[in-house]
Amino acid sequence: MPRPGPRLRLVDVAERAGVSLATASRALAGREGVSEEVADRVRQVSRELGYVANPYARTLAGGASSTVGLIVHQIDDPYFSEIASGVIEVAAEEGLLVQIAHSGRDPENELRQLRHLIAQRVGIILIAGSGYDDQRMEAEARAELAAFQRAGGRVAVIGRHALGVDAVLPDNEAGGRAIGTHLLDLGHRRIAVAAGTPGLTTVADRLAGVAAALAEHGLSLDALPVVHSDFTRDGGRVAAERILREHPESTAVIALNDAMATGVLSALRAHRVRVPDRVSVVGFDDVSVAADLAPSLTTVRLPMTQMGRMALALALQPRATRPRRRSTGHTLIVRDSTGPAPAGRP
Amino acid sequence: MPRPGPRLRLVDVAERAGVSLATASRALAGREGVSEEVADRVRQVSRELGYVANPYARTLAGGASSTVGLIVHQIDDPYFSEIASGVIEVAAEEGLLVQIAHSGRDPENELRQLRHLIAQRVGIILIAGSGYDDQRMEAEARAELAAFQRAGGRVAVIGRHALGVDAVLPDNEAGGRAIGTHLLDLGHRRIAVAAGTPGLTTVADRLAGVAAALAEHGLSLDALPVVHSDFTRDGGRVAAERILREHPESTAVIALNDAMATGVLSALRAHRVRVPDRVSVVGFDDVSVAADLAPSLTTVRLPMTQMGRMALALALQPRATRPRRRSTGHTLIVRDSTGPAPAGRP
DNA sequence: AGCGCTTACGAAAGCGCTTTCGTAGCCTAT
DNA sequence: ATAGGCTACGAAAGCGCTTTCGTAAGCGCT
Repeated sequence: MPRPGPRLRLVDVAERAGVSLATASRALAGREGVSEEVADRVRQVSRELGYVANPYARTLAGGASSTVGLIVHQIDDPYFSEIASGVIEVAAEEGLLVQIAHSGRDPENELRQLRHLIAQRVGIILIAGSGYDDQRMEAEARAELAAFQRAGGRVAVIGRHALGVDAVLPDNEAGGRAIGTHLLDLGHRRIAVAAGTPGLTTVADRLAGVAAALAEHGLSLDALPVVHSDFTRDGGRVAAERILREHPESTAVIALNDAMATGVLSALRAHRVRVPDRVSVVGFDDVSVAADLAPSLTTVRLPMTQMGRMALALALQPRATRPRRRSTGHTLIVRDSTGPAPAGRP
Repeated sequence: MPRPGPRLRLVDVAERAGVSLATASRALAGREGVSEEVADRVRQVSRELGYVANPYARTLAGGASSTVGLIVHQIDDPYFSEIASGVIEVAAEEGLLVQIAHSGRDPENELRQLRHLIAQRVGIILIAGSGYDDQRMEAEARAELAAFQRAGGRVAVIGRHALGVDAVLPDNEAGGRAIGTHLLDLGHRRIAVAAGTPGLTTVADRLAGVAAALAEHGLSLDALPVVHSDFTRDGGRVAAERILREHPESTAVIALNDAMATGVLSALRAHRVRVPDRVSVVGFDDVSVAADLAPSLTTVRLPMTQMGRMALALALQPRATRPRRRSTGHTLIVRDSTGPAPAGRP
């Protein structure tokens, strides 16, 4: 293996290959205007010497920035760390670097991070996580991204964002519908929803799916209590407490993600409410611990790692005339946290 | 492909402030040789215009690279995503960018990622996750890092690595001892260990702690069956299966991290072994789901997010003459997965 | 007044690369 | 033979910044 020398520059490679700097650059970039023979020689020398281009010089000189900026709500949320994992895998295959920024589920901060990434001249921007129901912010973000794309940058998002860019769309509505149908089939008629922050499109879409399932079964949506809280484990606890207090007749709780479902289970356990005998609980996402909760969680599986891969793959393709969309598919995973609605009255 | 757009440059700021490029640069970098008055004016103008320096130009010109390379085993492992979260927080405060690379728990690959980060000219390298018991790899890594530091780079690691750099040391041995003592105090005498890959220093250290606790109680270490497997949930399942088969008399299983503990609980549940009545289980790390497993997991808490913060903080300080070391502390968290040893044992 | 010393600033030299532009050298068409 | 068009390559101009070096101005000292 070649020793990656201390300060090997392209001139060194060029000199060794007996060509000019310009030719060496062209040869390594695989550009036109170099004979096959010379190009081969340059590549050969470059490999022997273990040359790696200085990305700062390369980018400054107007070449491609080979780094991918990834914005997530919070990296220690399993949903996002699995997505990140997929992105990192593809990036490694492509020789790209991944920079991760936190938005903390705050539209304002997300915009700030976005601007920061653009200012840092990354080549590709990936936004994971839900869109926001925030006109102003979305408009500003859209403007930034448009300018970024005009300058040659590539963008892809995961989730429904009104940003006019390529998108990987999690099967949120269909998944919500699958969950609703599952519970209805089990005989549940008193269903409460532990929903995340109202402003998130993910929350809205999943909720719409649940509502659609109820409507299909001729149930009134007024009978569907929706409790909004943080889209986290603690938010789930809070929501569950409120559901127990305000809607004690519920026989099932739909948490709109697994983090919340975890909190719901925790709260129910604290109140000695048996799951699923007394109350069924479902989540959404199928993060890896869902199978290990007590009881194991019925949920909708989204292919998070795959979603990360898809998003970067989209961004790596040349831009299309219209934004592309890729759906993810979903799978209902029935485990132990759901069961038939209890007979008679609780 | 992507080209930097029509962006604000430092000359623009300088012009607007009525000073030269050099002075503007010095003012913004907070260097000597600029009067307070002029410096203030430059900063003021810079802020007004929303100027953000081009990091590529800055780094190329010889300034420090403002990106942090973070090597983790796997980002979707909660242990690492919590560490990453801490690193990202501090980085955001300092205006740094974080690049994440996967090592996949493979020494060879870790070395490759390390070289890649160095070649990419990051300014700071953070290696999270266990060291390896691999002389050759450690020697090569140490050489690379030494050269990197000689060139002005900064390095810090989390965990015990024989790399001669600043380190954040998780309280692995003391934590192992705490766990061992806890079980011994509960009357357990037949304890089995579900350990991760033998080559990891983390595994060795935690195990040593457990062994020390046993020794303090006058127990022979021969009586401590150690089953090695992957340092993951699935590894935990495998290890538990083997323990049930080969050491059925065990009344407690120590998993050397929470991921394995999760697998152990899962396997025990599948075999209808009651926890903690028949077998107690403990983990290590206290990842956020530990409290939500069934039963909730007794474990040793390590301040992962804090560890990430500490590592970057160390790297941000100027290099000391000798590598610094920071211990993390630990807390035994007793939950429902441990209880008194069943009566009537040999 | 003359000398040195410090201070505050500007001019200009790179950092390592990509890209434009210019030019030999060769090939084909007249 | 000459003109015109390619092709393969080199020289050199930046990209936006930091830093070195030079200098004018201000200071205290003899």
